[in-house]
Amino acid sequence: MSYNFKEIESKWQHYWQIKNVFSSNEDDSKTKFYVLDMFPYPSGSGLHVGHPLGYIASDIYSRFKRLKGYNVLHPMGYDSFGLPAEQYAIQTGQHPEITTKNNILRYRKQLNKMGFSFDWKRELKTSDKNYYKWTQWIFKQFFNSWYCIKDNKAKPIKLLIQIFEKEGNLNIKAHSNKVLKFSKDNWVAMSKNEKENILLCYRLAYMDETLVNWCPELGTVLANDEVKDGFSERGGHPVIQKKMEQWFLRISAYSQRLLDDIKELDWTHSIKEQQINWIGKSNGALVKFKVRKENDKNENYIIEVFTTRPDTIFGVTYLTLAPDHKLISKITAKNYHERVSNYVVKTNKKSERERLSDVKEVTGEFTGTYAIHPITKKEIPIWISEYVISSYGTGAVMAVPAHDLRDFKFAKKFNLPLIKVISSKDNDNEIYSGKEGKLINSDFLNNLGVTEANNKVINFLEKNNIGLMKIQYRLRDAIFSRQRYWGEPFPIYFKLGIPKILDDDKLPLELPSIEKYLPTKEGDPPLARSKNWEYKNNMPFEKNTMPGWAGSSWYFLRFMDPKNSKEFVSKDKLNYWGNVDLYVGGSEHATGHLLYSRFFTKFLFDTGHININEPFKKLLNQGMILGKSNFVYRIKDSNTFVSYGLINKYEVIRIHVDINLVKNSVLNIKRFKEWRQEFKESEFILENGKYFCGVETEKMSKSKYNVVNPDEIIDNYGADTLRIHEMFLGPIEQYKPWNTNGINGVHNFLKKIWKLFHDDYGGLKFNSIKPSSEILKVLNKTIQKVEEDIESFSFNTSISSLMVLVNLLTNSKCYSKKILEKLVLILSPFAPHICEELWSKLGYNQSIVYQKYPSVNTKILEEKSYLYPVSFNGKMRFKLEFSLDQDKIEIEKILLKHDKVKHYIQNKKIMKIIFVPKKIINIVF
RNA sequence: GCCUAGGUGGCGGAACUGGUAGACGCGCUGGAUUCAAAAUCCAGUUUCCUCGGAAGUGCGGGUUCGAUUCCCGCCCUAGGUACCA
Repeated sequence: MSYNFKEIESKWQHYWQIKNVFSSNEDDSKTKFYVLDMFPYPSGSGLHVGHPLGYIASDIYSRFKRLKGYNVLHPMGYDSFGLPAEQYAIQTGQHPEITTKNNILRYRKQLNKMGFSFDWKRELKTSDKNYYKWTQWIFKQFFNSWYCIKDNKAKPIKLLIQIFEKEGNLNIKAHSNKVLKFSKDNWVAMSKNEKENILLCYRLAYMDETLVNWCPELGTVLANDEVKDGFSERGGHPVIQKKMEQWFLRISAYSQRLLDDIKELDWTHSIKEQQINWIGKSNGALVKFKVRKENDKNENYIIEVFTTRPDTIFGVTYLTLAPDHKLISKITAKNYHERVSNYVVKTNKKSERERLSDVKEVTGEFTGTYAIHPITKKEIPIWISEYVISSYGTGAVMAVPAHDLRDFKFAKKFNLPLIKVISSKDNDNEIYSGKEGKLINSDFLNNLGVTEANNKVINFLEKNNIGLMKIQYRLRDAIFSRQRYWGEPFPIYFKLGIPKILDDDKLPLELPSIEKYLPTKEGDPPLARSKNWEYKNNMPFEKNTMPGWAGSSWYFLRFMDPKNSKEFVSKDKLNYWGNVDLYVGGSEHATGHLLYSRFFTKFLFDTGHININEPFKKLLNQGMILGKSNFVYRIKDSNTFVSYGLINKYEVIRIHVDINLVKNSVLNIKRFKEWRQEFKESEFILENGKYFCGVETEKMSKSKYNVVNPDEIIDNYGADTLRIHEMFLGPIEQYKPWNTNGINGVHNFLKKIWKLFHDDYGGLKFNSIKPSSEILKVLNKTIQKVEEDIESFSFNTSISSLMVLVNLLTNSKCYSKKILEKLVLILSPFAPHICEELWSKLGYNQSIVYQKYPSVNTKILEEKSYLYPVSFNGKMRFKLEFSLDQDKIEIEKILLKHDKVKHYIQNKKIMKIIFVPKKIINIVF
């Protein structure tokens, strides 16, 4: 009887489902273990072979942990709000809900065919109103909170109001937008609206104006990478920088805590590093520069700069402001107005990304105005330049061309002076940005080192009220509004222009049905199309929706208690399951999802709703499986295609071609012509009668026609083979191109196991013959190695050690029941279907899922002797066996007499003999 | 530019804290079986040669009895980030 994987796999998938084998409940008698995959967006094209890589790893781990006696929580759900479904709705008019539902059904089917051990009773989707009710509820908590710097945590807004009533904001230390100081009396005298506006500056969810990439033609805001050279990537319509009122979450308040707690996480070094850079902490000082009064102006203007090198303050020779700095129009001298405003207009057209990425060209403009150096009182010119960004620091820098490369380039270009204030070893260089050396030309700082000078000058600045120490973060508050339909509506309505939050009993605020999914003619988001999108018939609801990461920033909590209608998660369940022990997903979410989830967790911790401070203890990043794309080359402005080897002779355009039309790089021309209408009449220039395609490795995607679907492989080889093949491809974290080259080998491995159990006629052949000591030794080694390797996520090596065992059993015709039982147990996390089947054939009627992982018999593994590699001058020549209790002197004696040793030494003198027990013998001559 | 990860046979990849380089699998070669093919099984497979060896883990140095592993300099690939003051 041969290995009929189709029958076996559907049999056990059905069994797991009807017996609810993977459903998990809180059980105090067992230790919990929470294994989570980053939940997918259910796209229209279904799963491709790259998706399951992480799911297979987490499934193996989950099944292994169950065998080790843990109570495993292993759920799956869908991040189902998002753009593709909305795009599809715009094109076809089909409601995104329907698209999403169909896609999810397909995903679920595909996931089940892989034999994953998900607890489907906990399945959730972010677009479900019973889920987004709680996303809205969490937003409400943000809205009703402020961040107290003194206690370093979020607190209820009610508390802030009490403080204002007592003492205004005179003593408050809080993360906020710019607010004027007011006293208790000021506060009491304010109107309701004025108060609300002030509170809005302190809330953790707040509204503010910001510049966005607005595309009038598309009626929508575009992300930075959707804009190319001032035009939209899709459609090529002009894009302008427009000020818009948007919701923000005050993640910047958490910068330091997000930074501090990274140390405790068991994440890869590179992901941690990415988050640290993203948060971007720098220590420095704020320094105030007075602007010199012009004859026609009487006002006192002060420019505040942020610097990380206050020690170089005597080297400042000019100031540079961002082109959108708010003082520019006020301070620019008359004769310079035209040039400056031209420059400002020019830079406004570019997106910030473009401004910063186009670094080759140094541009700038003099304002005609001078500032006064706060210490030397000398006059220094004020310039503007696009290399300064208004959203970082104060939007102004003090330029020290002698010790900063950017300032140096700028000064060179515009012939600005340079003052050297640090003497360095490389004294010849005009520019030195290092920190070694002594201060010169710096008055009271002379002869000090950089660090001392820094401390001293900050002291001086603070004493004289011209500056103060300051820690700056790069991390900016996160924009939380999207001008889209398919997302969570904000639980917000506006009363006289002031945002108000809905009461809990009004949640969820459901997404209304609309006719069309496009923005309105006036440029309002799609929700503006809904009639009666207002509260109590006269107060309009917020028309924006929340971004994709709103729902995904807390879903790991909901899985613990997915059906709860009273709370987003109950305290009991949270106490039991705690944080995610193992989180598996792609490293592309390093600074997005993973940072936002940490932020949400810390906030919910502050507000007392949860008792964990970090969401994901251990993070495993699976590498992407890349596709192999094929290309054809069309001669420009023609319908003729050139074979790959000849493309240098023509001017050609590269076009993706469906990989199903290509075999071994050779194009099937007939099928290609049928593929698309436009290619029907095409002609070909061939090589040796064949059309060769170009090949490149890139991300799998529908638009690249390089997607390989797992269904076909499961049909041909079965899910167990696919699971092992993907794991055997290499280390889980590595990026690798998809190939099926080795799949036969893996499939053979399973067939070999099947044959250990069955004879050619379908009879079972396991027996009770005592296995050899060698087999026992290898078996125990394998049990140990598989366990160690699963724990270190090195699945490829655990599989190869299983192969070694199976090869040995096959070659030595060992069919011992005791041995085979253990083999099936340790293999079952990898190939669960075949193992369930064999387990039942061994005579057990309980599922293998909750059996016990076999323990290692360490006695068997103990060695009495060791086969030493004997090397000469470090080069291994032959092997000799010695007992482990022979000492060095004894062994040396034997060696010196040995014929082979004499042969390699010949007549030379032995300098020494190195003997490392259980490792090596090295004879040096 | 900076940060991070990596570079080992024809290919995917092994090698624990410095100790037998190339486990395991693919592919390839030869053989068995077969009318034949598929499947299966057995043997071989880093390179070079004079069959005794010699070289060999991106390149060039160094430390060491011994380096894929540690140190210094460089090259290449992938990911991230970018006038961040």
